Amino acid sequence: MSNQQAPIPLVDLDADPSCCPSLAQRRVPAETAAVLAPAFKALGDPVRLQLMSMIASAEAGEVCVCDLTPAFDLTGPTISHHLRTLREAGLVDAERRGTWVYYRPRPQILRQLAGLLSIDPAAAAQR
Amino acid sequence: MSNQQAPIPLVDLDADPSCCPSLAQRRVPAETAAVLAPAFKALGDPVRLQLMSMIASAEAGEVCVCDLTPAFDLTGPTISHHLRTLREAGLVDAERRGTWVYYRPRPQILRQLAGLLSIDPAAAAQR
DNA sequence: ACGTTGATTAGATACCTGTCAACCTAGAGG
DNA sequence: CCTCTAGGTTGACAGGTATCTAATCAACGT
Repeated sequence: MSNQQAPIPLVDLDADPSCCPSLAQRRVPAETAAVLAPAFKALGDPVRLQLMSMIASAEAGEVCVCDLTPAFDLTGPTISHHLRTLREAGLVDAERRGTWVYYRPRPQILRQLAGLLSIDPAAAAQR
Repeated sequence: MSNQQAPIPLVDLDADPSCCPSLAQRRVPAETAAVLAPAFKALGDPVRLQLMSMIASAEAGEVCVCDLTPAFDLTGPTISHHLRTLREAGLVDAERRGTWVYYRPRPQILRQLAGLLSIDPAAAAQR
């Protein structure tokens, strides 16, 4: 997607599919933190959080940018910038089909992030 | 904690205890995004993600700052700054006891964030 | 009262980020 | 080939942030 020259430095999160003891189970190592923090960072903006939600909750499993842009009081380039941020964080995928560009969520990494945050009730109870 | 004058503008997340359809179930409203994005943002730094993990995974349910600081190659003030960010995002609580200051996680908001990210397997399957 | 140690605050600085206006690119359709 | 439209990229600018040093504050021992 976008320009074909530089292979955008995607966070490689598919490397570790099963994955992820919770944050609260053991201390997350620096390397893991370095990989996952950018994903949280990407969600750390209200606009991007909404964009992510709109993409993830799309009935069709994907959304046209043309449906995203008018939902905000922001210019096209700004939305484009936010979408790029989500892309580079590995949270979404984009595909051009004809005139339009469609965004799709990457459930795997969402699961990974959720797992990191999830607090095992049993483990929590025993304190 | 810290200075007693200004009640630090904490994100009020205790207002909504049950809470939170997933990101992917329905589009998260702007107000929700505005409230939760700062929490994700706070976790969007590798150092803070590790700090959060160290605090949340502490055996005793809390950690002394004196145990956190030496774990990083950063100065005391910098760690203090990151801890303040976590505090202001509502992710942790701090308490001074004698000479030392102890940080404790706020599981409620962690659960809230995890819930937002969690993808209902059933819902995901039906697409 | 004084000095020491742990932690936060203040100020400075270099870098990063959100936003927009202007421009560019890719397809679609003549 | 030309033009129109949907998106993306560039460059600029204001504001935010991560980090440091220096100063301050708080509690403990002497």
